[in-house]
Amino acid sequence: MATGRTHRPATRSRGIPEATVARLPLYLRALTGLSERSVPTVSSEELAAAAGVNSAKLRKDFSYLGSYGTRGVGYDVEYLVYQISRELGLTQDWPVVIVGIGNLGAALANYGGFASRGFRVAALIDADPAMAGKPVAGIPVQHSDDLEKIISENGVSIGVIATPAGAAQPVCDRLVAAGVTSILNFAPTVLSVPEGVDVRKVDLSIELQILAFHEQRKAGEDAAAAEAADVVAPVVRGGAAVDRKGPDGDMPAVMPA
Amino acid sequence: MATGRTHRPATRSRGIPEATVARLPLYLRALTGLSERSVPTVSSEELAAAAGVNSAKLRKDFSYLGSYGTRGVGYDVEYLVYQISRELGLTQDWPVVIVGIGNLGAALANYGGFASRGFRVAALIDADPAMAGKPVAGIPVQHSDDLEKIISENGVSIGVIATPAGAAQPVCDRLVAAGVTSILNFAPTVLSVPEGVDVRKVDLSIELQILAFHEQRKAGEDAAAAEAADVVAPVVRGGAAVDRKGPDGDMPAVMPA
DNA sequence: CCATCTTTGTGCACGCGTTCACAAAGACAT
DNA sequence: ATGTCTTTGTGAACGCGTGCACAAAGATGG
Repeated sequence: MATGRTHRPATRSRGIPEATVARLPLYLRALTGLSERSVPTVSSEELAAAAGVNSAKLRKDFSYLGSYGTRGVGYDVEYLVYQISRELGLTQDWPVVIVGIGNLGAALANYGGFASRGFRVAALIDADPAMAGKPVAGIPVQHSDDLEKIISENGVSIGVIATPAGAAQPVCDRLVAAGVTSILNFAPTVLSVPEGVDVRKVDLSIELQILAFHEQRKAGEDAAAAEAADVVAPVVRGGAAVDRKGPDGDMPAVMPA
Repeated sequence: MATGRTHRPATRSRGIPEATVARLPLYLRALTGLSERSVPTVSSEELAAAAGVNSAKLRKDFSYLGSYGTRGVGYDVEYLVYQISRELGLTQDWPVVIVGIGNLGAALANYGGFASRGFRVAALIDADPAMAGKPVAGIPVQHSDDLEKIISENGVSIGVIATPAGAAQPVCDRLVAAGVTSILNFAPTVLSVPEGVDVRKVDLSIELQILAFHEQRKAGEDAAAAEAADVVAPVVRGGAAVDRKGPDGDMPAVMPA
């Protein structure tokens, strides 16, 4: 994951564990799919498989929200969609600003996943005067001079930072000072924020490095194994993927997004 | 943190805890910054501040790699950069393919962070014949018919999926069958892969939903607090950020860059 | 060579998160 | 009504990750 994680240390908000909160969107997505196919109810086992998690974990997660299931039957899909949406705060409108309209910022502005769940791109902001007025994804880019005004006029509380690393902290400071209390940071920098402000980071480079670590580890093991079996058979790299195995085998390396 | 994390459950690879592996890139980035400023040594306290973590945690993390510090002095910056790079497998070249050259895929191709650390974009692949041959970020897009050939000819073991959700699983299957064993997935889907293949996911929508949850919670608390203090003072939204304080309450998450 | 001071490396305790396993609850058929 | 069968909800045990606090190690100065 994208780095996901990193933020509120261990403060369990309103009794719901942070780990559970992080999985709710996953369940919601799976449920939405079922809803579109008009499936009326679903068991914890089925839903868990669709979300790529353990069924016991799913049941415990839901138990934090309340008892929304019916024993012997399962969960009502529509009802659960509503409950989770409400719990996540998706029943209300969240205006979002994106700061830094470069390659990534523009891609984010165009990303459909934003609008799909109550998030509305209220404004695009960039420091380059040449960008001002130019429409990206149908929204005119505004100059960062007006950042404070844009935030307050639109009642924005969530900001997305897609600037170069050097500009991220200053931008973050201005966002926070203007009233933003949640930040999604794509810049490869550690942001410093006052208490009460949530920051989540997404760092492609870090994700790749983590993959590289495991990749190297696998290669090392392969080499060792190959060396041992060298006399017998040549090294086989990239064997075909046959035994498609559930995301949960023991542990799933699966992921949603 | 985007999403960061979610993947290998609890398998500690080669004795190094997964949580530690996830922080190594953070340390590496901080150290690179120090290196560029020609700082010779750094204490765990300083480096921890720069990486936004607890100093005890940092020391414990490094202890898994070996004893690379000098008591009374700290850590040698250059030496540590090398050790971490080696541990992460960044001393070798990692050819990467990006599948799905839409808005996001193109942004990723243009992203400088890729090349910066041993990752090389070996090829861009898209299913749209109209894209074939068109250069993106200086690299000609190739058609997905040639996916298997491209993977094997370039010895690619890491793939990035930036396709629409519906295409992700089929693409994933082909990548894995062709020899890819690590996947970074940007598509909003749970991928099913055979054992031995690592998948990390980055999902903007999920990150935003998690932020929305906390945002809603904060709003609720504010409302309650405001209600209580209502007679005394009006609600103040977005007070200025004065006491720059680490996100951790206890320890400062400071940052350079 | 000894004393002092700084900083690492780690033993230990604590808490969150995961998983198992089962009792309770309800649906459904007879 | 009663019994059976399915599936939830959760008590309890376990393991990983975190942070404290300190002893050991080494540098530095006299």
